[in-house]
Amino acid sequence: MSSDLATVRSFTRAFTRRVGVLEDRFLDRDRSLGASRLLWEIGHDGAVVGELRARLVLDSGYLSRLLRQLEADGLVTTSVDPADGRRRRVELTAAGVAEWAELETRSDRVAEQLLAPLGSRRAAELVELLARADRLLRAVDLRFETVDPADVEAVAALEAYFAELDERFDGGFDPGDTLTADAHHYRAPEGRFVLARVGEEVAGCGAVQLLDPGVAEVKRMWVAPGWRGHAVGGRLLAHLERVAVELGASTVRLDTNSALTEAITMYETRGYVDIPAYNDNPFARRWFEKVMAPDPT
Amino acid sequence: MSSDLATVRSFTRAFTRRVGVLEDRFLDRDRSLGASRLLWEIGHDGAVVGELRARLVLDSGYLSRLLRQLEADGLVTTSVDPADGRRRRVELTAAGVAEWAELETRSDRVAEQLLAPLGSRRAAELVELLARADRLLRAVDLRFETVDPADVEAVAALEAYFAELDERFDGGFDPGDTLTADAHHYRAPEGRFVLARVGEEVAGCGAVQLLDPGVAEVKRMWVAPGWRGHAVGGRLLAHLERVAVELGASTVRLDTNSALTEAITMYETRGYVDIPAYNDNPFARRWFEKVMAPDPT
DNA sequence: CACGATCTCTGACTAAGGTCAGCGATCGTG
DNA sequence: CACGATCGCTGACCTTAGTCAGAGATCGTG
Repeated sequence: MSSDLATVRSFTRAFTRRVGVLEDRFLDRDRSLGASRLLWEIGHDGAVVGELRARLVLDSGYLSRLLRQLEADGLVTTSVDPADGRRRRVELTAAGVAEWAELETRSDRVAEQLLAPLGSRRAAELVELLARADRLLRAVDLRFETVDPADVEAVAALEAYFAELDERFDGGFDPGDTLTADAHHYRAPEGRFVLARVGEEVAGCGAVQLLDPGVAEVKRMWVAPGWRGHAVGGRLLAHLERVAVELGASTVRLDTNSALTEAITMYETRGYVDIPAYNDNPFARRWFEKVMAPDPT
Repeated sequence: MSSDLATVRSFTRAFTRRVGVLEDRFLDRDRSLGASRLLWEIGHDGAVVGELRARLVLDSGYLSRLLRQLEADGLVTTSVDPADGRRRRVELTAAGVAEWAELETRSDRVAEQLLAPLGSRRAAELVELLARADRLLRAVDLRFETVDPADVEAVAALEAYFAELDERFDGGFDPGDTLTADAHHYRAPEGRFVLARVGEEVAGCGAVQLLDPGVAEVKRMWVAPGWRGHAVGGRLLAHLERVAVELGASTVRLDTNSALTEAITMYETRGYVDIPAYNDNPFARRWFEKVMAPDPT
């Protein structure tokens, strides 16, 4: 345990020192680091001042001064937000876009220089390690968002889910027109559709549908391949159960195909028990049920 | 390739942001961060001001002011270096030692808090990833140090080497009194003993011995188990070849047991060719030779 | 259209981090 | 023992990052 801490500390020191030196060398423009960060955050699409303040957690006066500085350097222009005269929009000028691109390539070069002294084989290994560590760290910030099942990202997630079922089921899986036909079940008031997100990325999805008063069904639960092994499934299921309870359910059911062995294991460890078929889903082989603890509220 | 850079950048952002927040929360004492870092660097053994300046890359005036601050807080005492009246030594007071320990536990807590939200299984995985990444990053700073073969660390390395041979050779390996008896071969003027270091850690060792004018032998080459797979062996061999050339050799020989397959592969890829036995080492099965390119100097 | 809330900006101020020139004591060497 | 080099210290100065209190314009609501 204490050697674990030593490992983390050793890595932190080695890594931040190296990255720190590189960043000082490469990101050092004529302006302050704060101004550069702000410029980067404004980005190609521009932004509203208040939004920037929230994202960067800056004092309103300080932010204003940084903007004046960027404006004086001809990198941004500000204008009153047409939708609300109190707000102001900031946009990059042509010079600002060029500077943004410069910061971008410099950030890339920092990463490049970190890998450079390792040689290609060891660099590739480090990248793999960091990719995995990155997911472990970022998965902590998993959050759930209720969206309409016809939402672009929801549809994309469902299509990925169906494609995977088709690949894994004996005899394949044909969704037919369920994608659009079932959508209304996953809308308020009788249901919900949830996206699991890490940052902007979609890490999974799932739906809840009220079958009878007090009985809800969890459906369409899927974790994106890259996010498996990061406890996303368990947290997603727990969230869907909370949604079910909010919809008034005290019992949650779900069905599954026997090909989805990891899913079955998860259901069992999370308190689901086998029950007889409660529907005639031709792809289902197992049916599960869990009685929820009464809502503490 | 560009996705490699994106991976590194994503990890850097996720990691430094998280560690940064934790460090702000935990390392924030009543004094400035710079003063805390200085206190930590002084350590239990104290230090000379000039050395601290070099280690922390601080301006002499700035460092002096930080020391005055620590002194005013009763954490350090300064005194003239008895060896050189221009220099000054800094030592921690009892209160300074206590504060140092406090910083140490706080650093541990930062590492702890980084792992905490992951849960034990994923935390263990992250630690393993970081341990490997740490070695990859730190191995870049591999350096070589010529030491006396009777040096404590040299002897420790040789004992580890012999123990490993004993384990790997059919019928074992008995060093007898070679450890002390052969030592003089690895001392100037006829030889050298080299330690490979990463930070303070010993990552390997090796020796060079002049057999005849123009012919040197590489012996006792060993890479510490934890540092295998980090290109230490190749760089160590290259260094020993440079040492051989410095000793006036144009041909480098070495012998090896057939049990050391990785070593044999390395010798072959680095230009060593099989030759007939040039000695009667009872443990040797293969003898190699490499003709060095003439020294460019 | 009055009024409180919201949004951005300006001015005044602070702490941390850091640079630079020069001073005085000490050291090593001729 | 004179002289230049070295070492640490002080004073003066600077930038960055950030806080806080209002001012002025605009918005939403009654």
